[in-house]
Amino acid sequence: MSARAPHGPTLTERRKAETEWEIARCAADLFAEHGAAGVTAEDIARAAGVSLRTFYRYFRTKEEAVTPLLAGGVRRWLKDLAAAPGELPVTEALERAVRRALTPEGEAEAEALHRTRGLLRAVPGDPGLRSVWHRVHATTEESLVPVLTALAREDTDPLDVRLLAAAANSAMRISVETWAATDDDTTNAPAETAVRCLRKLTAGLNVPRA
Amino acid sequence: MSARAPHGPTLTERRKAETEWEIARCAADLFAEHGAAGVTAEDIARAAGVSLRTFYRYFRTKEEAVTPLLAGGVRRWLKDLAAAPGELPVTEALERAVRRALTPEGEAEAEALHRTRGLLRAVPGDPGLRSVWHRVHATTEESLVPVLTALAREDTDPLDVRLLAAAANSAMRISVETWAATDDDTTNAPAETAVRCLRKLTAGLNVPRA
DNA sequence: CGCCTGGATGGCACAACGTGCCACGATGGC
DNA sequence: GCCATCGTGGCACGTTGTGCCATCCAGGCG
Repeated sequence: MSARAPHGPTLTERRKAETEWEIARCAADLFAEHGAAGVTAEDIARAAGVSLRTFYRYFRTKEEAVTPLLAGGVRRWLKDLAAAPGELPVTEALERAVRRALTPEGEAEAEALHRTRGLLRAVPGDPGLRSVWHRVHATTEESLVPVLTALAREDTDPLDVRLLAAAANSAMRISVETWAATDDDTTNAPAETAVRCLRKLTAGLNVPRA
Repeated sequence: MSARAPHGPTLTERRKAETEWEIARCAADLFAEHGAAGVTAEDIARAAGVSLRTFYRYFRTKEEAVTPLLAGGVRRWLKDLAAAPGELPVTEALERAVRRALTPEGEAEAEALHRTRGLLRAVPGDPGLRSVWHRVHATTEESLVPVLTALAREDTDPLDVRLLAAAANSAMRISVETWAATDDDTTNAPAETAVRCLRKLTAGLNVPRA
């Protein structure tokens, strides 16, 4: 389990990450095609080349199998936000992080974004998928709170921080949803829309500099 | 199925509503005590005096059994909002509706509110309950959109309406959550907090009069 | 009053979900 | 090469949720 500096993660760890990603990929494709209700956990497991038992070791429910897809951008978002320079106003830091999180860099991320879009289009009609989608956003909002608290001035009202987290989360969610609903394949990632939504929702909040 | 004016709903219909409420009541109590994972659907059915099969005719999942509790206030909220006089600014109508929805009138509602609070205290630690809680809010936000659209001026940007719905929903959710988390039993319903949150989140939105 | 239709309920069987348990095999340190 | 560790697969089991059919009761009609 030792993390050796030169080689990075262990072979086993790399395999685990690989397997997790493979399951998520298969699940997303199957869900997008047949809906979550039309796919059994065993279908996903078979498609990913693992046993049913192993599938449930990676994910607690079959719907949860797609969270790596949905939460991929979120991870980057939080990481960027946490690394924001302290002298930046919180809202400014949020805007930049949002912009970066929604702009795919590299081939893998662009493909992930494309796959996620296909999945999102199946969400509105599928109760199971809606549940995951909302759960991802709920956990995102919770993760946002400590990060924003660290970024804000110490005497900021905790309630204001929660509201800010909710505002940022809603801006992200709504802009991504509208983006996924459009048929226009040439549309850029919904970064600009998200920033506009964010500004409108945070206009009344006073969360001063770090 | 005929709805006779004098007697109101049919005997059968009244019984159905009664049964549904009874199941919800039992489910809420059991969940609050043992957590959703520690209660089987059969437990709820037995406590409510119905068969397992009947239980699943009323609710699609065992967690969903508590939605009548959680969505009770929401129904009033939407009804009040839809009945708002047209000359009122949308934000003002929202504030009044929020205030009224969070102020219990009558014994039954006060008791429902109390029971809901007990349930909400079990939510943070229980994945299943969190899922219902978020689902209720998601559907609330969706129901909010057409109502707000009707209230707003016709040329209002649909995106602004969605943001307003999200803002109102978040204000409601966060204030209720903080209220449920406090130990102070003398605290009034979180109406004032909700109105303050609402004002802060909607300050940047321009959704003009009806 | 007796018949009869519709709808709510209960019982049963069944596919799928999700978990505990144990055995096997590969990784990685000694 | 030995061994502890951990990921994996297989099996059994309780629970979830649904389809199907029999039963019972409310309420309309002759």
